[in-house]
Amino acid sequence: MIKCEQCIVREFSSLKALSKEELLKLADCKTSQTIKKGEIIFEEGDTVNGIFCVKDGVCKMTKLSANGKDQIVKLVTKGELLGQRSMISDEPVNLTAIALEDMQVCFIPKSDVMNLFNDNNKFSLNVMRSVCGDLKEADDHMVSLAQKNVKQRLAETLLYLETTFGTNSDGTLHIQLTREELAGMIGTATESCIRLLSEFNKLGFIALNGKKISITDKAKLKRISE
Amino acid sequence: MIKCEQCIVREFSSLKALSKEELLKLADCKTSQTIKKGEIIFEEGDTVNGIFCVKDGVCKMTKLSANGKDQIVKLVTKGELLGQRSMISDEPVNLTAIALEDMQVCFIPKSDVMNLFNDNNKFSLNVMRSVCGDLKEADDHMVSLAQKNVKQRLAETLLYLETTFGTNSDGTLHIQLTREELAGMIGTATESCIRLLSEFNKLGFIALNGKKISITDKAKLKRISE
DNA sequence: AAGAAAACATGACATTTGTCATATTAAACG
DNA sequence: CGTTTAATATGACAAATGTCATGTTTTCTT
Repeated sequence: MIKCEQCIVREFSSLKALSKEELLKLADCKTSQTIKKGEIIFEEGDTVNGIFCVKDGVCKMTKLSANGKDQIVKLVTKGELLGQRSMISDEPVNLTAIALEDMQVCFIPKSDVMNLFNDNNKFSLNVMRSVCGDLKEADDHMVSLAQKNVKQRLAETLLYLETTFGTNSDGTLHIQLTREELAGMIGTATESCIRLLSEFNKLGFIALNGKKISITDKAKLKRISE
Repeated sequence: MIKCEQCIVREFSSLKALSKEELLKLADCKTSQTIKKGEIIFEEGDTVNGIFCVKDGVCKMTKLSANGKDQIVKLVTKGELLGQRSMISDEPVNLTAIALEDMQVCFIPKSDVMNLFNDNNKFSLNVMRSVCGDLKEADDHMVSLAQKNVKQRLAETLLYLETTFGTNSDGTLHIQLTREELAGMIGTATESCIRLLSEFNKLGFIALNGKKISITDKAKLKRISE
């Protein structure tokens, strides 16, 4: 079991504020686990009692809507903490987390995180900042959902996926979503999403190769998204 | 100038964690101001350098979208703090705050709030909780915008306005929004909003009397909203 | 490798929603 | 108190989007 001290991703999360001693203590109380693609980390309504530190991989945070469709609220990738909101609010989680690829995560029990809150102001400020960042993103996403049409949102989302998760050596988006998941991100019907992807493909903005998508005209996509 | 100690609304915000001494100190550094209906408290992009404590009145938090329409992200009422996210993230505000009715607010400079963060763990936990609450609401709102149609969102919003801001003695909604603002909340065109209000009116779910709206069949509205 | 299941794709059509035009009504203001 | 302006309302139509049906391709399983 790797020590937290030596874990690289900690540098990218609120945990970077921890001292050597705090990291050593943390290493003792954390538990590591591997999560396979498609597996559920936690489900809406679960009581989690701690946070997950994502060491590797990406997961989707979804919420089931009244009409039975899963809305993807957010994607979480390595270096981020999972379940902060629920732990701080002392409530069950309001979102379901499902791995989009194989993941490595560490679980840190609530009591240990809360102790850090009390002892280390910089850490608690970091967590605050992280939640505030999520809130800002949520606001932006909200406006986009409310004011942009589906075509604009799809263009925006494709650009987001490229800049956030990067591309493979062949230029295709590194993160692989099904059309249904992509539709769940932009808030539309799967068929509409597929149709617009075909349209973008015909127009030369993107290239489709089976499930793989590559962006071939970023400028045009950006213009559409605005 | 009223002392913070005697201010009732403090009981409803994160400030309730403050001790008598802290409140006395706060009273010295805060400044009170009256804001008239329609006035701007701060605008997207402003550097605010502190938070506002809303003593009375309601304001809308809006964001200008690319198509020129104002999306109402949130309504803020007495007892809530304004500008927390921006202060914590150390960024310009991402939303514009405009008074929907005459307001009484107190401004607390950033440095004083940050001192409280360091000295009073309960206070900082309260602020964290408050931001987390905002985040949860934003998530819910997002799903609603993405998955519900305009009719459902209108029904939902009318119910929200009644439960959150209450009714006058004649049963009309206490908070008065223009049709344009209501449209800006649910993310639709003003005309669509007006049309659906007329429809709800004809169906007997609500009653329209000029600008005043009253809900006459809460159960049916609720059924529509789901 | 064969069969089953899931994902992708597309057509046809209905429904929802936005836009533009134009009244009508209510509010603001000198 | 009349006049101007903003807000509300409604019709007509176009555009966007959802739904259902159906076929094809890919992926998974054995």
